[in-house]
Amino acid sequence: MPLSIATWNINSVRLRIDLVAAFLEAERPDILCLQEIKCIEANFPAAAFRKLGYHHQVVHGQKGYHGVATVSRVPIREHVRRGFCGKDDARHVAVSLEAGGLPLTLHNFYVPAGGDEPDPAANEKFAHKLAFLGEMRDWLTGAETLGPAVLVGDLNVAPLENDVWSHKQMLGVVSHTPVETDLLKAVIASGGWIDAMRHFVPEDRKLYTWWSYRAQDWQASDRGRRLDHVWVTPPLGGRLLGIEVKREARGWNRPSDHVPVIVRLAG
DNA sequence: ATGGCTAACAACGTTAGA
Repeated sequence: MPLSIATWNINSVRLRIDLVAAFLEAERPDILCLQEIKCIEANFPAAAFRKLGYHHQVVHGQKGYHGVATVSRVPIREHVRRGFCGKDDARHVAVSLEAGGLPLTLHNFYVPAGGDEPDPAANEKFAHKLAFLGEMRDWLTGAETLGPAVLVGDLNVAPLENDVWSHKQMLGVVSHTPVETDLLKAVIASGGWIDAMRHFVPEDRKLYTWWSYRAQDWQASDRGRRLDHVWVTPPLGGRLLGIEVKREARGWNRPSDHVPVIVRLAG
């Protein structure tokens, strides 16, 4: 049995629970990793997920902003909510589970956006983002230590030239500056991760998961960025079956500015 | 590169997203 894992920055899970339900009913992923749930655990719509068959849930939330949650139809054996940069601002949860004879650890991340000014001396949000990525690089080391693992989430960095609509024009814009893209590549190298999305979509093809709310017509201008990612460690590389970017979700009524990404693994 | 939208909240402006 293949295993499917979806990731989606939902930009308020309470506001968009009906969109999430429609997505889950249509796609039935085994596991869904959400970012920017924007609520504390007590306000997470747990019953709505249970009703859809997602009985196993780990929420790492806080009031108002950020927050991640992993919900699963497959039992969760263990979980970890890790704080980064000496603060608990609800940006990570990991679960371990076994699905179809396939044991794995699944990390769900929400990396700081980093503000507007790409200068760590002038902008503490950007400094925080760089420190967070550095801590990821130093923590997620070595495929041997990571074992069979999947890392998903809104990493808020578009690392490759064709992960943005214009490489040249985005070089100075937070999410595509060289210091960020170099750091994200260092996180990948340190863990020995495989970029599952680019495993299936060649690097010379544009690939986006986010389109700004500010565009008058997101589809016509198509100035997107690939901010959401799916990585796997080498033990799972041979099991990769495919990736789907649900671009149509950006056109739904009152959408998130991010769309879901689904990865399928052979069980 | 601008643009100027979207959401939460001890809320009707401020902070945050990216």
